[in-house]
Amino acid sequence: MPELPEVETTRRGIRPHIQGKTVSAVVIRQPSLRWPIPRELPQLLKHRKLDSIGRRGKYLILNFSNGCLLLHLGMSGSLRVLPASTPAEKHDHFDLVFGKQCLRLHDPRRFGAVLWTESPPDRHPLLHKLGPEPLSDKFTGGHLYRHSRTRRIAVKQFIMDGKVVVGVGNIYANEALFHAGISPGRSCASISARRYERLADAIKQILVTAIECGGTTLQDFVQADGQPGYFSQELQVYGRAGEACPCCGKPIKQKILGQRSSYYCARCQR
DNA sequence: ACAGTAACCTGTTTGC
DNA sequence: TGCAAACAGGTTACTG
Repeated sequence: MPELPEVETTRRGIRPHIQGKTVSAVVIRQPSLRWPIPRELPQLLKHRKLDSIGRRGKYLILNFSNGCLLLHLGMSGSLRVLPASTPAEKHDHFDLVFGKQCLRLHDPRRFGAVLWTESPPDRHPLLHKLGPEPLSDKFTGGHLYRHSRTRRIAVKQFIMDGKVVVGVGNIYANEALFHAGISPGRSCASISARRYERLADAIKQILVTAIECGGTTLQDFVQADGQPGYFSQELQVYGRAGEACPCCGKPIKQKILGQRSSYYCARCQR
């Protein structure tokens, strides 16, 4: 479910309700996610104040005085702020309770993660090798161009590689390539610096717009208040195999690249 | 260092 | 209608 816009939407949705609040309890119902939820979290977090909530790529970083809680939503995770008395439903694996409210993690496929680190989060092994934030000044067409010269993979797989740039998942990779007029299967090393400028701009614009729309809701993504995201309506090619290209009318094609569905217009994208 | 694949898990959709 | 296969927003670990 969640790519960078959905994670950022979640961060903005939960922050006003829980930042500055003190943890009164931690509930672990199902510890077996992508990695086990640390059993000692309740002792570590009880009576600790949540100082701030950051984000790195698709990780949410909850900062406490004694360490950081790292949350990843995987493929199907969502976070909501609810009255602490709300009965837990199936797949509600983890709660951070703040008095009468709680932050609840729901994740049917359990590819998400709840991790604890006492070092600066950027030094955590999972965050350490990540590429630049796509909405930062460090992410440019030049960055994509330089890092692609020695690689032999398709450009779509290249921009979905977290070591190249974080936060671009399957939906937004397809959309950005359509906007930039680049065919997803083209070798990343064969693309000019000028076209990478256009691609970097497209990625930034797509992500910013998606965040403004509250993310993309395909099946069940909800914002922290339970509202769906509206970017689904803006999708030009993702999930639209066989439909007319919004630009030229030719049917949108679908093919698999690196085990993921890719959607593109063979006329508009070269 | 890089590329390709399997793996983690459940729910929904598709096809026979 | 029923059942099995295919597929789904992510990412790591392993193999060659």
